[in-house]
Amino acid sequence: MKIATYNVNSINARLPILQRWLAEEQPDIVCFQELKAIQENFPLQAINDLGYQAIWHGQKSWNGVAIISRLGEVVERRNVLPGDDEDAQSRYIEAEVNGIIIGCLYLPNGNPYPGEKFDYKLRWMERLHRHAADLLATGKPAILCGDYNVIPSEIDAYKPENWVNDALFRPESREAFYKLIDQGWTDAIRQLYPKETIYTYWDYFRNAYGRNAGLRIDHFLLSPQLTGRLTAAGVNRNVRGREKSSDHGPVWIELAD
DNA sequence: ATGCCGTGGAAACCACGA
Repeated sequence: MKIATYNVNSINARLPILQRWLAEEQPDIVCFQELKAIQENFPLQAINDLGYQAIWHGQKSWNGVAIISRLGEVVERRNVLPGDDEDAQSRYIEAEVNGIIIGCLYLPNGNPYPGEKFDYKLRWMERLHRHAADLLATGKPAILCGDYNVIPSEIDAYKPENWVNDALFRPESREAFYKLIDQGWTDAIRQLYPKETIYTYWDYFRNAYGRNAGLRIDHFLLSPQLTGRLTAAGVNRNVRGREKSSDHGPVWIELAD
């Protein structure tokens, strides 16, 4: 089973890229972030035509998340992260597919640091931590994947010294990420490639992709039941190099049945 | 080192992203 996550930076602006990539890679399940579309503007027909069912939670202008599948039914479990009734930003959607719980998340960027947005990021991560514990407690295999907006370690940034006061690399953000790892989740890419330089995002500016000046900020966290089933993982970095690409590339994993 | 680009939405610029 192949599962992917892709921050598309507008699902409608990305539709041609998306159709080509889905046809090439044929992932079974995909989590999308940054739909940048209201609920009514999700391109359901185009997704269905490619053989996928979909659930999504749109929002005007920003954010927005979706899960699509060409396997079993996508049963939505929730479309908000618990813990703050005041939070109107569409950044989390969760489904059960083929007996696996899949949480698709778009974690707040948090810049500038310090400030309200950074505080919101940390509160969001605390909520994620609590919810992640609840998922582990279900005893079901679970995946938490998406755009974490966290650079976990120095090897995940092309020039880590440039990011020391950035919300993506602040110690508070990294510690919150490692708190999830300590809970029992496994960073799939690092399980298979502990020391390699692997990026998932390249800035639109300064020929960042051409210089491979990237970041690793899109992650797959696997519950303990799934770590033994992980057979492969990677980034479709060539997709980032195409015309009209997102600034992120698709990240994928393979699980043994 | 830097929103230098890309997108949406409202208004011919601004917010936002990382």
